[in-house]
Parts: sequence; C-alpha cells; structure tokens
Amino acid sequence: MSEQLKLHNTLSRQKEVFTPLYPGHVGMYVCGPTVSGESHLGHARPFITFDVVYRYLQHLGYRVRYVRNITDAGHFEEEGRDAEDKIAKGALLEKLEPMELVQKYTNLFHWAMEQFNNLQPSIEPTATGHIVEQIEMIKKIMDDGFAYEANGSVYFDVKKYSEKHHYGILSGRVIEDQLETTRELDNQDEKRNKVDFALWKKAPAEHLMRWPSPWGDGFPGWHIECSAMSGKYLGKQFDIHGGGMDLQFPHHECEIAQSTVAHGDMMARYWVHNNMITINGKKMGKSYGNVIRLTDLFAGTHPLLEKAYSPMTIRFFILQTHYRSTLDFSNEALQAAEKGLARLWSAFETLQKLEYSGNGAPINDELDKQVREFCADCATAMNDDISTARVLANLFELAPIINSLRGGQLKMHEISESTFALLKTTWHTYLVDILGMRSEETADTGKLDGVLQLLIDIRKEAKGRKDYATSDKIRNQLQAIGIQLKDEKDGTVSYAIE
RNA sequence: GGUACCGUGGCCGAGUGGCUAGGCAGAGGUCUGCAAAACCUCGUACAGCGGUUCGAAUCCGCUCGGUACCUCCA
Repeated sequence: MSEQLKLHNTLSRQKEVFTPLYPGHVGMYVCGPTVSGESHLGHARPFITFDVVYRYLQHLGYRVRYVRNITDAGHFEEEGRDAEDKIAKGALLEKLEPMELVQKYTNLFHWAMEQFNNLQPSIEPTATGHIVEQIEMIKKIMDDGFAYEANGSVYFDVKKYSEKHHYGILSGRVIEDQLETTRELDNQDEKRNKVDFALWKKAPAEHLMRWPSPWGDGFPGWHIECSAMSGKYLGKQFDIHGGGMDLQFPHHECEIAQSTVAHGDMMARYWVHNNMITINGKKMGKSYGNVIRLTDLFAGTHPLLEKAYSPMTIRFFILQTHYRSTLDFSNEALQAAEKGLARLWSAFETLQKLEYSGNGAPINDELDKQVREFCADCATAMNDDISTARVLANLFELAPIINSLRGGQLKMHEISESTFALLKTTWHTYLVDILGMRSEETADTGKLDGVLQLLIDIRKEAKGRKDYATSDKIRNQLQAIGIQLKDEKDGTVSYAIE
C-alpha cells in the first residue's frame, strides 16, 4: 500500500500529495465562526471536517499548529447603506454590550465544539485582540501602493493588484468579468472599482465597536483579520488553509491578495474547502429561513425536526459523506445515521471486551486476510483525501466479524492473534482517535449499571422457573424506556441504552 | 448572464474503465420459551441520447434536471 496523504487543493483543483513546508510540522489555519449569533448545523461541518484533518495529521506523526480564529469584530451588513456592524447591531437590539454578546456566543460555540468532541485548536485568536496587527498590515499594503484611503475608510485596489498578480487564482474568477459586472451595489462612490474591498471601515457615530486608527475611528474589514492572524502565528507561508466552500470567493481570494502584497508569497500551499450542508436541496442560510441552530438540533426543537439528534449522530452523519460533497439533511437520513452508529458502536464495545483465545486450531486464511485488508484500507482511505466515508464502510464490514466472534458463528482461532490485535487497534485508532467518536452515555452509568445488573439477575431467575410473565415484563418495560436487553448465545445478557 | 460542481437500486451514500462499497428500510432463514439483538441469504442501480474502446457508472460530446459561488454566509 502506497501511503502518502493526498489532499484536494482548490488552487489546482486536483488531489496533491501533501508535503509540509517544514518536515514534521504542519501549520493549518481554518476560518472560525463569527460570534454574532448562535452556531447552526452548517457550522458543524467545517469544524468537524478539519478536526478530523487535525487528528489525522497528528496520527501521522506531525506536530500541528492549528489556528482557528474567532471573528468577534463583526463585519458590515449591506455595505454602504447603513455600514452597520453586525455585532453592534445585535447588541443594540439585545441591549447588551458588544463584548458581552460576543462572549455569550463564544461560550456557546465552545460548548457546541465540546459536544461534537472536537479538539481545541492550538491557538484561537480573536479579531478584536489583533487590531494592532491588522492596522499594521493595512499600512504596509498602503505603503506598497495597493490600497487607498477614501473618507476615513481604506480599500484594497484590486485592479492595480491584478496588473501584477492573479486575482482569481483560487476561485477561477476572471477580473475583467468582475470589473464589468452590471450588478447594482449601493454607494460605490468611495471605491475606485466595484471589485475593491474594504480593509478598514470608518465607523459612523452610532457604531459601538470602534478603534482609533491612522484614518480615524473605525473597524477592520472583513478579510484582513485572517491574513493578519495567520501571518502572525503561522508565518508568511504555511501549509493548509481550510474553510467552507462559500468562503472561496470573495473571502479567501481577498486574503490571498492582501497577504501576497504584505508578505510577498502565496500564503497557504494547500487550500481545502468543505462543501455545504443543504436542507431539502437548499443551502442553509439566514436568507432561506431554514437555519437549524445546534441547540435546537440537540433538543429537537425545530419545525423541521422529527426528534432530537445527538452530537455524535450529527458527527457520524457528516463523516459518512466525503467532505467535498454536498450533504442533504433529512430526518430519514439522520435516523439512518443514528441506527448505523449504534450498530457500529455496539460492535466496538463488544470488541473491547473480547479476549484472544487461540487453541492451536488452524487459522482461516481467507478470513484472516479479509480482516487485514479492511484494516489496512482505513489508512488508504484517509490518505485518499480524507475519505472518512470509506473508513466507516470498512468498519461496517468488520462489524459482523466482531459480532460473530462474540456470538460464536466464528471461532477466535480462525484469525491469528496478531490479526486480532490489529483489529482492536484499528477500531480504536480510526473510530475513536481519528474520527473522534465517543460514547454518549451519561456520567452516572456506574449506578445505572448496578441497577440493570440487578434486573437482569431477577429476570434470569424468573426465566429459570419459567415465570415468563415476570421475565417479559422486565424486558418489555425496559424496552419501553429505551433500554434494550440482548440475550447472547452463551446465556449472558448485555444491554444497550438508546 | 458569468464561473464551477453534481445527477448511482425505496432512502442516504462510496466508487480506481473490466474483478459489480457500505448504511437505513424491506423479504426469507438460523438462533430463542416468545421476542429483540446477533448471524446468513436476497436487490445486477448508475438522468437521457450519441461517441471512443475488445469492454464505461467511470473518458468525450450534446440534451435534460439540480446545486453552489458571483452579496453577509460554514
């Protein structure tokens, strides 16, 4: 098995072998959330996707610095009309200090990330914490002649940039088309060209979030924070820049332009973009009115939801599809994922309890080989542009084998001891360490387990004297509250909590 | 309008030109006091029409349908 990690690079639109800039080290920047509101299902995807990338790079032995920003300075909505900062606007409505609002949604975001079992990034810089760096970068861009001031705001001169560099290198956009677009945008008079974008925006008097700058009080433009902070923590050039596909243009294109001028290099070598989550075929977005907040998703409180879906179900659901494919949300699909995950997790728990017990009888070579191949393909799949769906398919192939070893349909001696060890480590490595799945049982399962063991004992005694009324009552009542008893072939009883 | 991408069996979803993933649902069977769970077996699907090829879901062209980006957006 040729094992080199390949990633689909948006720059080349091809899968490329991943080679880090500095051997053994990886710098990865992922665009984080804007904490002006609650995270929704759509936000879950990039952060779970890149969590798996982060975990996998570490699994491969790289030392990874994973930087994911918090956009807490907000961006202007309906640029030119009100020039209102989203966050300042929300704050006025909710009668909160801007930073209070930011804190609230940052906390909520962190809570959601923990629910999903996402590892914390190495650095989580905030836009408001890097105003100085952003101003310095803007000054540098102006000194180089690629930005101009107009009425207290600073704009990036895209047309001038495009004479020397390729604006559109990432998104495949043609600058001439952009310049000629007939699209109506309000209040463009400050800009030399429609394609120009703000580096610094003048703050109107009523604007709450404001900082002094060489151009007067204002706030940073939408794109500059990522350029400034990635440069500060990862260097002028780094390995991986990730985010949702919708950020390709204009956000990432603008980041590239700014960083190219200020730092003299293409900032990131591999651009990795995850696709969107759709609902009934439409992208989730405020403008569609189909946004499902994560809190609603976990609680089942949304008109589109038939029931609550747990964080691990969502994680599994997302990982069952390749990150570059769109993923359509539906109750049917979520419920299928929920059942699939339960089956997989149950096999995993079974495997953990199994002990190898060979007896010198001959090994079933074909079976042994099969197990090894499914295990080996997990690495191949991950290396092939993070194909988590294929990893899961391999585990699903192995699940019946594990269950058969438990149930007696297959005998342990049919596979070698080393194959059994491989099976165990593969499941733990891929399911737990790399895909980041975990049990969702609550903390007090210790006591619950004691209670259940008691009930299982009583039921066993009842069955012993053929008192099926009692034994069935225990089984059915438990079933009704979501605890399923499983009578194993060898007479033992296990249970699964829904 | 411009630029990309996609169209796989009831649903969701992998897929390297030939060796026909996987999950959910469904059918039959084994096991079981009954059931559940588990295990075994079962679906010859790749939008349509042409073309290239010994051979295409996989390559090319056209048609139809869908989505995304072009504006805040994960």
